Amino acid sequence: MTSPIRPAEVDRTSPVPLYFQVATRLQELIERGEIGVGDRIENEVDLAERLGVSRPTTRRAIQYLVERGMLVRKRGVGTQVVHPKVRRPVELSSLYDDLRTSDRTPRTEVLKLEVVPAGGEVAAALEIELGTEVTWIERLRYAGGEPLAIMHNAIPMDLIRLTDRDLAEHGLYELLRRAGFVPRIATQVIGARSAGATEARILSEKRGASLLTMTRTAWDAGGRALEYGSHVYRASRYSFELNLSAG
Amino acid sequence: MTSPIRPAEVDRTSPVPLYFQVATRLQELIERGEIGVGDRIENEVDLAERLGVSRPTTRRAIQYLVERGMLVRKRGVGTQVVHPKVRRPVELSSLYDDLRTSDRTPRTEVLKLEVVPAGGEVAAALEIELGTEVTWIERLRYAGGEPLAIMHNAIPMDLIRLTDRDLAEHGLYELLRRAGFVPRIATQVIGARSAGATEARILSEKRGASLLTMTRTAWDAGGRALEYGSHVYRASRYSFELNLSAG
DNA sequence: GTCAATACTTTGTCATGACAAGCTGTCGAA
DNA sequence: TTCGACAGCTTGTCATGACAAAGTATTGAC
Repeated sequence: MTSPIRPAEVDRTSPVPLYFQVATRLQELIERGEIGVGDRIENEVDLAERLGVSRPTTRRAIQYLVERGMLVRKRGVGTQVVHPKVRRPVELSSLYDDLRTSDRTPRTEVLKLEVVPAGGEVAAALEIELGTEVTWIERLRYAGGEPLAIMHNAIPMDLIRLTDRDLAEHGLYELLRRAGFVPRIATQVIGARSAGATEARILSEKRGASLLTMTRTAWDAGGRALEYGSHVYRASRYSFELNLSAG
Repeated sequence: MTSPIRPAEVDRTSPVPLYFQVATRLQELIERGEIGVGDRIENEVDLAERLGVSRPTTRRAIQYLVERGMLVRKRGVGTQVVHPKVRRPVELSSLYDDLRTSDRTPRTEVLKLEVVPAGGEVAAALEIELGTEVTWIERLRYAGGEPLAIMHNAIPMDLIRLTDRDLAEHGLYELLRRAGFVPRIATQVIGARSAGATEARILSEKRGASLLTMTRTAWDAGGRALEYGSHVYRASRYSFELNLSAG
């Protein structure tokens, strides 16, 4: 019934925290199906004793997986494996990353890259003074040889110096991260509207076709605004997929 | 510099866990602006001593707020308040709840409520055999006197017995919860398309107008599929707002 | 046979103590 | 003046021990 972790699998000489070793091992067992959906895992106390670690440590390991949506605890009952289809919460990733991890060979064409004074919308989103100079980017994103999205971004001037080539070859988030600015939190709004004539032409759609719109502002851990984006996607070729979990 | 919690504010006779009392109080101070953005909060050890609780307890309180994106910890430095605009991760709530909490007095018209055999899409989403009977619901949701969305839902027959009146007066999630089925995880896909003639008429839109589409499957903690929904929203009146945070 | 009280299992909360690890500022040597 | 070593501060990890609370199974009375 149980496929327990063996005591030999925790290594006290490793710099990796014990709770994380236990959590990782548990996760493997679950993902590999050795502990099936709905199965109860060994209780905290026994597991701790058997592995020779303290209960808080096993508890923390389990907690880690609970937060990632793999396990569910019930007091008086035990800890169960939940449906494997549903894993982690929504991720903070860019379209480029999304496409790359899913095989659809992205290509980027930089339509515009310039420094302009921030307009009202951009200034409000990035929380800077109206007219402050920002880097303004317009890109056309292809996937599988077809145009997929028109992307507009504004980035505070002092963060990073971008070139056409960087942008053509890397995702914006990747570039930001590389420069030491790690997006941690973001708000985004997803809506829809009809394509205007220019948009339609660029995206190879008919005029009036439905477009998905997404605007996003991203901040780093310190609350510094990193990026404002306003993008439109061909609804015929793209949709947003979200995994939610409620505490 | 700090606006600390006073010891009198933790109540050991309360059934509310100490760590939660501390977390709630801290959250209040932050939301009220008494601890500003970027400020460091009192360190764990001092805070624990001053409040007369243990360090693990204060630690857990802080951890709680870190997970909700209000605080950021740095070893060797301290714990800082992050941008207050960005709050919790996406919530698992229904449109009805969303509207009600934001003043826009929802009204629901039940267009259809019947038991039908599950078609391919529904069966796949709910993970049941093709042809298994499910409760099928079609509703028209109004907000502020205007039609806003057409909602289709399929629910496994054995979960709950629904009436027109229930549905007109309560959100579906509310009804599910009341029957003891708590949605915990969900996957949803957001897209867009143009309105057909019938949809346009029902929603008071022109034919070809952009509609936001959202399909969702929700599961309870045990991995049991509770609901499949396929909804269309007037893009001119509605958009999805998400708050993301990355670990 | 049915139902309520009880015992048991399992997770939830909390305290105390200890040491490690990462960051920052200070102080001294070159 | 500059830079490295060091000390001190703060969070990170871990152990041990104890009791509470919730859910499940058993037992016993009727």
